[in-house]
Amino acid sequence: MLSRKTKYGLKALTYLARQEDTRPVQISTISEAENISQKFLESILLTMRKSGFLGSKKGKGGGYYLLKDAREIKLAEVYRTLEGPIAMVPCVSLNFYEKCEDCPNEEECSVHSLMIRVRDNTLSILENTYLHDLISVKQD
Amino acid sequence: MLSRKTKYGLKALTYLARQEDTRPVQISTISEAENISQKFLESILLTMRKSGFLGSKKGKGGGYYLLKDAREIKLAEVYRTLEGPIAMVPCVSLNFYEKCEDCPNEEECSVHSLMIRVRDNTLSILENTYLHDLISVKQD
DNA sequence: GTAAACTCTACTAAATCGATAGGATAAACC
DNA sequence: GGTTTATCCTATCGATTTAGTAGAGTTTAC
Repeated sequence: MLSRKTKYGLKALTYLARQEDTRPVQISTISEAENISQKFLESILLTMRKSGFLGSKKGKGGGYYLLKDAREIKLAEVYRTLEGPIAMVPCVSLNFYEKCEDCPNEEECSVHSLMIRVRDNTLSILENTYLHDLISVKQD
Repeated sequence: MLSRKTKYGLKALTYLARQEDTRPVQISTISEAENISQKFLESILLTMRKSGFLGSKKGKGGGYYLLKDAREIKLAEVYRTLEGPIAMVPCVSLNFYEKCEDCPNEEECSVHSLMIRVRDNTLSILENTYLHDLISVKQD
């Protein structure tokens, strides 16, 4: 399951990527346009600012803006920042690896190899899709 | 994230599929072999019996056994029984569809089409992998 | 200096997860 | 027919996560 955090984060990023200029957009503007609780969105945008996806400006005329071109923002990176590991089990995670307590031997675990295949498939999408690809959805 | 329930369930099914004959195997045997809490495994096996994957026999010499050949048990079905929807968001789920409250229009949602692609990829694996494919893991 | 906006910490209600407890029921075997 | 063995079933529980909310602090524009 994708958390609302990630879903909202992606929607907010897409909203920003759709802007014609790079002027800061206020949280309230995004939250109203995308039907997201403003306070919750606040924390999500803050996370993405700290992770280097967004810049912010305080005070009047302030808000958030993309720091990079939407063609350079890889969804795999956004996903890992907001959601965490892409793998469904920690023992097949590339970036968040953890050994399973119940498996004496990963090579012999039947679930392990299956989850590697699922991970690789998901990864191939998220590593090759960029924020820009989400902007124009209609022609999908 | 894959729940332990599903992980344990898959391991237990694999264990049963590896048996030479179809004689019932006790919960305790499986739980010890696979390092799974016996009581927890009990409820998982019960779920799978009710879903038609397993048969059971009470009393001495009792236990659980596969009702079908491991070549006929599709992992997608097991997954849906134990874990629930394969899709990461309910609005792209084939078997557990639900509309998002925040989206006025699914067609315009940037996350929607992405999640359809992820779902289709995962689905292609789970619909084409059978329990039997998990038995021999080494030669993967 | 005042209003507008992000920043930060802390808290919370509800749901889910991963079990555990304990008795009920059914089958086998002597 | 009673004892043992094993599944069946309901109920409960502690920990964690999720999806927020509250409210004060800080920075900037005007």
